[in-house]
Amino acid sequence: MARPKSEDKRNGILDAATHVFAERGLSAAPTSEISKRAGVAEGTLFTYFETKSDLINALYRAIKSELADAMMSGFPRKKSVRTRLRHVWDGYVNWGVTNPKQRRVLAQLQVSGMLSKESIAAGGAPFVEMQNTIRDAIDQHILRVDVPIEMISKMLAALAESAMDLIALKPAMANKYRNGGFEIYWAGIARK
Amino acid sequence: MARPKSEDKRNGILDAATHVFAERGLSAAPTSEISKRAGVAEGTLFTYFETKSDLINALYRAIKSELADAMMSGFPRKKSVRTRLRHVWDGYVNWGVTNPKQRRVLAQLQVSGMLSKESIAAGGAPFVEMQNTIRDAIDQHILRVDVPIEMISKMLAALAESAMDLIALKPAMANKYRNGGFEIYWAGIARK
DNA sequence: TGTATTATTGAGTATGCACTCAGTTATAGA
DNA sequence: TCTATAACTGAGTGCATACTCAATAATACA
Repeated sequence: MARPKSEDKRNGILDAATHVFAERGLSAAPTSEISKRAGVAEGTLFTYFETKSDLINALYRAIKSELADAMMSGFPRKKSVRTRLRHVWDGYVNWGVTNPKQRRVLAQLQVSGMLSKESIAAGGAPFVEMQNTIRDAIDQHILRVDVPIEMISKMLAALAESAMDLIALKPAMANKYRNGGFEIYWAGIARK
Repeated sequence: MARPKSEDKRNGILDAATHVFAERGLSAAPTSEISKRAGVAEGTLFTYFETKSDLINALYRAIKSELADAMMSGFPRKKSVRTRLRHVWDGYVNWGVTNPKQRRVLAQLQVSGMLSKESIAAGGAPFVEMQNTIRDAIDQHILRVDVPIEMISKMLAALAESAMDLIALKPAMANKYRNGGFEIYWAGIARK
């Protein structure tokens, strides 16, 4: 029996934070500017997020969850290992290309040392299908024998990131980079 | 005819900055703590670096130059493309493993948006041999035809970074990760 | 040895920012 | 419609910190 918080406002603050963080960096971004951009008073920001650190952790989870949606929606669970990895690859690269600010902020968050253990754990949770795919790849003897299994998902992320960097530089070459990048990845890990 | 600045002191400040930045992040690291750690007064820091931003840019160049030394010293200019790339790979990975703080700070610097264009250009300069090697690889038709050339060096860096991450997690597996990582890279880019 | 010059010091200053709070407004439920 | 509750506002507060400066110490050179 009182005034409720608004999900829209919360999202608006997270969205404003994304923009301001992307432009100015995490610690150089004042809460006053975030609230102004979100169209709310500075005090309001603190009814949705107790501290700036809380805001940062919430933003990390929100972006990670968006990214997981982009990578995992329509995941072809029944198709070949290669097809499944390609799906994840495309989802990741396309998300990064269409959401450069979120990608930038995510990169900052990951090296910031400001994330709680819980946030990091929560951020990784949605990617279980990926792990299953890798397990299948091993079971089916698809991978080269000298490839350490821990490298499979790390390498995909690393190569996808550099594909995104290049696409950001030359958008016209997007297809070439996206395809070429995956081919390098696949040739790198697959047998024969 | 006056008191000279001390190269040692300058290096000491850069070294202290590396440690404090690695522990607390770039903007959350007060100059007072950096100077204290370097064993000088806070004012002294500002005779060596006019602003904190200058310090940050100088540190970036110093770390990049160290890294270039590690990667390029003993570079086997006359050997095969594969051997040369392997040299660079090992230099990079070993530097990252033995200098985790510098690596961490470098990662922060690169996404911070606080670097001047000049610093970024200066940081990339020492890696020309790498570019020559890639040109040779193309001339000798060593690379797979569908590999965009801009990807060659980016991918090496990306894969090396993830190898370092994994080694940091399981140091006992260092050889496996370093070798396996390079094999993935080479299989990814090389013909046949 | 004397002196001009500049490094060095650390207390002080001005600024910026995370967070607060008293007053106000909107809303759910009676 | 009335009321209790909680969201909303923005000026204000206290603290952290980048940078300054007057006093002092060290050094190159004459």
